[in-house]
Parts: sequence; C-alpha cells; structure tokens
Amino acid sequence: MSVDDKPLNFLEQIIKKDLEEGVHQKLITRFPPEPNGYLHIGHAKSICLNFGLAETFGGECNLRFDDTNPAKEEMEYVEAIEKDVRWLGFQWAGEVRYASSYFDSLYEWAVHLVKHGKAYVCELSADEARKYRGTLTEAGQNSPYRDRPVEESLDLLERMKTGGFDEGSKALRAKIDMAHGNMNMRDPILYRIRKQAHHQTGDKWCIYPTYDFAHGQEDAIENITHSICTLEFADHRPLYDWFIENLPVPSRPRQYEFGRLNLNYTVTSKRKLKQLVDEGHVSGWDDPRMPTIAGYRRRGYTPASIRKFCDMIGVTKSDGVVDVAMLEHAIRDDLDKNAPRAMCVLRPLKVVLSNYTGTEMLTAAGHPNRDDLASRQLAFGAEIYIDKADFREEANKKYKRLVIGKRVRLRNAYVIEADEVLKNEAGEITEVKARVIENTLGKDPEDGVKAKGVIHWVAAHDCAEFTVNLYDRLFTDAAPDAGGKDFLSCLNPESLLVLEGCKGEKSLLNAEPGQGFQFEREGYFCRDEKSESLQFNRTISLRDSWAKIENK
RNA sequence: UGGGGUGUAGCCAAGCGGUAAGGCAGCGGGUUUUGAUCCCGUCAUGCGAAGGUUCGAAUCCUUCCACCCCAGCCA
Repeated sequence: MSVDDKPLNFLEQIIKKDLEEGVHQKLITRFPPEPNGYLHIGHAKSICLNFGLAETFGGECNLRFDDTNPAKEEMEYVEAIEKDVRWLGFQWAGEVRYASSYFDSLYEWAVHLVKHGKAYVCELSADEARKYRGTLTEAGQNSPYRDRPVEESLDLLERMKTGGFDEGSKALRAKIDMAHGNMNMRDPILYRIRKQAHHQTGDKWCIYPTYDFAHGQEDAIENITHSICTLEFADHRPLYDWFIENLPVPSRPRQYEFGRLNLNYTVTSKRKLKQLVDEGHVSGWDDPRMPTIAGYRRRGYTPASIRKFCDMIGVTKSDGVVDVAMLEHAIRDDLDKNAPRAMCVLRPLKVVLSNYTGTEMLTAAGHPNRDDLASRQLAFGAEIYIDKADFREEANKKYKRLVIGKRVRLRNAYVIEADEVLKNEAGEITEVKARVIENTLGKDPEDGVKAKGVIHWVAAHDCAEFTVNLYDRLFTDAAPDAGGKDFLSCLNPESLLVLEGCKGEKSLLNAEPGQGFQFEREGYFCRDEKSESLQFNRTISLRDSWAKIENK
C-alpha cells in the first residue's frame, strides 16, 4: 500500500483496530504457496496484500511453503517461487519456512487428539467414506471405526507412520460431527498414507497431514496474527478454529478471507496453466503470454507495475472479474514514465532521399520529458527505413504520414517530401523516393508548408537488425475459464507474431537482457532474457487512437 | 433442499444515518517533432428488489431475488 490517503480496506481496518486495542503488539502475516506450480497474477495479489500489510503496519511477513502433498510438489517450483517473490520486491522475515519442518509437532498433536478421544483411525476406503459423508442436504453416518478404543487408534496411527499399511487403506480423522451443515466438520481427514518421497523430508514420512490439519497449526507455530486466505476457505474457518481450540498450540491466529483475483481474457488456475505448459501450447511457465509472474517478467512487466495494479484493484470479499485493461494501464503508466525511447522499424520500407549526400549523426532525447535519461546518437543518411504502415501512395486528410507529394516529419530529424514510388512486378511497393526539405532540423519548413505528422525511421547504413516477438492476448474469449467451455478452444492463434529483420537504431545492440524501451509510436518492448540472438518482446502496444479513427 | 459468502456505473472500488470518492474503460475538447504522454470536461436523482423505521437511509429493520463457494485421503 502506498502512503497516500487511500481509504483502508477491510483487512487494514481490522488490523488497525487490533493493534490499537492491543489485541496484538505486532502484525505477523504469511504468504503460504504450495510449490506445485509457478506463481501467477492472482498470487501477486496475495503477495502484495500479505507483504504490503506487514510493510504498512510495521510487521513481518513469512514465506512458507505449504508442502503437505509430495505427490504434486517439486523443488523447481520452490526455487521459482522464491525468485518471483523477491523480484516483486518483497523480503520475507527470517528464513524461508516449510510446513514440512513442522511435521513432528503436527504428528504429536494428532496423537494428542487421539488420546483425548477427538480423533480416530478410520479404515473406510475413499469411496466408502464419501458415502458415509452424506450430501449437502443430508447428514452423514458415523464411520464404524469412529468409536474404536483410543489405544487401538494410537497403535494403528503409529504403524501408519512407519509404513505398515497401504495407501488409502487407513486415515486419521477428527471426531467432530457427521451431521454438521458444514461438510468440513464431518470428521475431516487429518492424515493420509502416502508412500512418497518428499522434496524436503525425503522418505522420513509415510503419512502426510492434510491442509486442514496443517495450516492453522503452522500459523500458530509462526505466531501469525492474521492468516489471510481466499474466500473458498471461509468454510474451513470453523475447522481451523476447532484445531486451534483443541490443541496445545503456542498462539491463537485468526483466519480472514478476501476475494481472489479474476482477470478477463486470462486463466488463473494452476491446473490449467500447467496444462498449457505440459501440452506445449506455450513454451513454458515463463512464456511471455503466461499470466505467471515469470511470464510477465519476461514479457517486460515491471515489479512496480504489478504492485500498482494490485493496489488499484483493491481488496474486498466480493468476487468480481477485473478488466485486463487495468493491468495494461499499470504497465503503460510505469513504462511511459521510465522507459528510455528508441526507434525501431518493424516492417521496413526503404526510402531514398535523392537530395541528401553523405551521413551525419543526430542527437535525440532519451525521454521526451526526463532529461536525466541519457540522450542518444542517431545515424542519418540518404537511405532510411520507415514502416510500411507509414506510407501510402494517396490518402485522405486524416492520414498524417508519408504520402506522395506530401510532407512528413522524420522523428528527431528532417521533414521530407515523397516524390515517387517504385514497385516490383507483383505491384508491391519496394522503395519510395523522397527529398529532404532543407533546414528543417528542429524547425518547420521555411516555405510555411508544415508536415502534418511525425513518423519514426532508421538509417539503412548504420542500424541494428533483430527479431521482434509481437505478443497479444493468449485467449480471444473474455472468460475462457467460465462454465462448461473448453478453455483451449479459446486460445488466440495470433497470440505470437514473430517479425524477422526488424531495423532498430544501433544503440539497441547494447540492450541488457530484460531491459525495457519504448519503441516510439509502436509500444513498449524489452530485450528477451533467454534467447541467444538479439530479440525484443513486445510488452504492450501504445494506446492507439488512430486505430479507432481508422476503424470507424 | 443444508452450510458459508457477495450484490454501489461497462469493470474495479470508497461509503460505516446527513443527501453517491477515486481508478480503469468510454465519449468530447486542448497541448504535442510519439495519432503516445499530459491537461480539461463528461459519464449513478441512483446503491439487487419491495416494504418499513427516521426530519433524513446505499448505510438500520423485514421479506424477497440473483450470483459465488462447499459433498478430494487437493490446496
């Protein structure tokens, strides 16, 4: 959160009150991802919330991997997640935490519940358990194992732990209420048998705690004061509280829920994102079209823009769908203010200036309204490239670019006038012959005939040549995720357009991997950080009111 | 039909009994060597609906309606 006088969101109000009333001396939050995929924009909201709250209230935020399910988790993901959180600009308190490092305590607490008659080993199969659970409107039935002797459960639990039983043959369940209106309270599973190696604990465990049995206790161990999660966990809160109340945990955390982020034209479901990667619809988790933090980073989004976006959308308990235009606004806003300018001709058309001889170097500002950004040198000569879209043989008055017999300003250089067009046998324009209007560097033509517009260009004799990746939305449908439809059928076949042989000003040869620029009149681009050759990725186009006029 | 949650403009979102902030998008105009940026203006007699309380209601009460989540040994 920024320091301006924005109204407090509901969580900030709760925390402010808790701190003022001395309910807590210090705020401690946590961001608890499961390392089963890369972080996406929805996680960014949670990260900004949890770390942001800690920042504004002088508290701390932990990074804790909720690694209770070895079947789905990998080290690659834990590394990627740490990198993404750091990249967003947040620092977690102390070391990275792992739910798995609390497995001993969790097990002791499970034993504690059994000893107090509040948990039992159940031998119902998953299918049977489902039948016993009842439905949303009908009460469930007690498991036949529910009232077995404590000693028996204790013995069975111990043997589950040491690998004495097959996966799925037994489970430890809390003894709560099979008729409860909240399904989560119908004797939920605490431990299940999983004979799988874990990325942190190796093969030490044959049983793993479920989310419900682990999460609140993890929070208590870390003295989390406000445990913030998304709306779908609101139903779990009574269970969260039940464990905290029935276990000798060291602190009393409270759970609060907020509405997760939904973005139109975007899919934010780890399962679906993983599918896009696994089935090769994108090049990987960091494909610039992916709504992952890694994808946005490679696309050229900045941490500041993502944080700004999270700030813009707010935090509430209503679940809406945010327009991607907001995200696009956030990155344009940041890059407009901070990205150095450069010229790049995406689809080159040669223009020969018949009255110009020799070459010269011109100076251009690094940014139109920031003189702290270094200016650059531009080569100029008799042969230049302009974009094919910036020339027409004839056009109406609304078209403010190069037209035969008309003038146009070359950005940062002279005004020119087009005389003639050359075509090949297929009738395609191959070259334009034009003239420089003398003495128009930095001033209007002396004859009073002003150029109507300004176009960008690059000198043919001294430029950089590279590939540009034009990225667009991954989905054509505003709600690819919505009910029933197959999200893959909504994929945009034109989400990536590769342009070879683009001509950019020479200085672009020195761009650092990841460095962002505004290619004037085109959009924001960054040097791809992965490819060997020089390639630029389009982060986002400039707003284009001409396109609106033209399409009318 | 059980439990939990949410309804303020096209979208996000303030509002917490005193007469509907802000942002995004849109629209109109101005500046401009980027059809960008920037600037100005415009955009809810209306707050899911209907009743009620009150001098006064988006805010309180009642009833109704719509939408979201829950029946993984996923998180």
